[in-house]
Amino acid sequence: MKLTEAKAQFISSWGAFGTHWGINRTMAQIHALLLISPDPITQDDIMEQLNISRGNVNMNTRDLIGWGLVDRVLIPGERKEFFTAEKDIWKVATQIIKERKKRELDPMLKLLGQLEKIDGDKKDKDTKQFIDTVAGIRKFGGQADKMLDVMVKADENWFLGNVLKFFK
Amino acid sequence: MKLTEAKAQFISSWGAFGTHWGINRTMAQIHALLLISPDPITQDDIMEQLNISRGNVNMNTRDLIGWGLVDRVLIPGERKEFFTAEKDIWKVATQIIKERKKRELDPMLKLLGQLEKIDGDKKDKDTKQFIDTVAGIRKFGGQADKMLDVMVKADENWFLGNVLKFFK
DNA sequence: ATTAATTTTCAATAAGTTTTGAAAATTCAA
DNA sequence: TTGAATTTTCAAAACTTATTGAAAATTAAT
Repeated sequence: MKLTEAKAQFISSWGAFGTHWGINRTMAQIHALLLISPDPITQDDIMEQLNISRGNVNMNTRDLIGWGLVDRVLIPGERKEFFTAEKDIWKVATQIIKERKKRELDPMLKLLGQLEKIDGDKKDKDTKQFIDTVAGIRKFGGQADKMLDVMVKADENWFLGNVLKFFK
Repeated sequence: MKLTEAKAQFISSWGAFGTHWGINRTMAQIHALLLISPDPITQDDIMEQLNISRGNVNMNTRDLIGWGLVDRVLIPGERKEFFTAEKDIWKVATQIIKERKKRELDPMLKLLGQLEKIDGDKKDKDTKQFIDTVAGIRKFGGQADKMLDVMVKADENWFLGNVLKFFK
C-alpha cells in the first residue's frame, strides 16, 4: 500500500471512529491529519487536504485546542498561523479522559448523589429499586472516577509497565 | 425530592449522558426506565411513560436487546411481551465494553495493523511520522484491548475489591 | 493611516439522524 | 380457519447537527 492511500484510509477511519465517541467526523479527521503531519500545517493545508471550508476548519481546530489536543504555533517569519497536534498517544488519551471526566462523569455523579436522597418509603418496591439503581451506578461511577484519576496522573511507563503486567 | 420527580430527572439525564457516548437519547431513556422498573414492563408502558411512539419503542428495545442489555420476558397468561433490563451495573458495564470492543476497537486495530506495513522509505519524514503514529496507536489500543478483556472476564468483587484497592 | 492578508463569525443551507404513524405481518385464542 | 390483539416495518416528516461561504473583524506590514 502506498503512503498516500494509507493516509487517506487512516484519516477516514479515524473520523468514523470518532463519531462513535461523540466527536464529530471532521474534528476527528483534522486531528488524524495533524497526528500524521510531522510539521505544523496551516488552515489552508487542512482545507485542501480534507476538502472542507475555511469556517469548518476554524471551528474544529478551535474545539481541538479546547480539548487540549492541538496547539497553535507561530513560525517566525510566517504570516499564517500553524497547527500541530500532541503526538504522544498516551498524552492524547489522558487528555481526553481528563476532559470527558470533567464534562460528563463528574456532573453525572453529582446528580446521582442528589437523586439518592429522595424521600419515600424504602419498603415500597419502586422506591427501593430506584434507590438501588442510583446507588449502584454511583458506586460504580465513583470507582471508575478514582481509577481514571490515577491513570491521568500516572505516567505511561508506570501504568502500562506495572499495572498491565499485573493483569496478565 | 419526590420519587416521581427523581425518576424523571434520572431518565432525562441518563438520556443526555447516552448521547455523549454514541447512544441515542431515546434508547438510553428506555434503558433508564427499565433499570428503575422492578418488574418487567410492556411496549405500551414505555410509550406512555416516555411519550414516544410505538415504532420508536419497538426499534430501540430491539437495539437494546442487541446490545445484550435488555431481555424480552414472557409472562404466563399475558398476551403482550414484557421487557426487563439487567440491573447489576457491573454486568451492564462489562456487556457494553464487550460489545464496543467487538464493534469498534477490534476492527480499528485490524486496520492499523495493515496500515503499518506500507511500502516507503522510512527515512522520509512523512513516512516515518505516519508509521510512528500508527504504531503508537496500535500499541496503546492493543494494551487497552488486553485490559478490557481482563475486566470483562473478571467478576466485580475480584476486580473492584483487589485491583482498585491497588490504586489506593 | 492604509491596505492586504488572514482569521473569525454566523445566518443560511445541507446533510444526517430520529421519530412518527399507519399499513403489513405475525401471533394466538376461539 | 377467522379475527382481534399485538408487534414489526418503513416511507415521510420532524428534528438535530454540521458545513458553507461571504461579510466582519483582526492583524501586521508598508
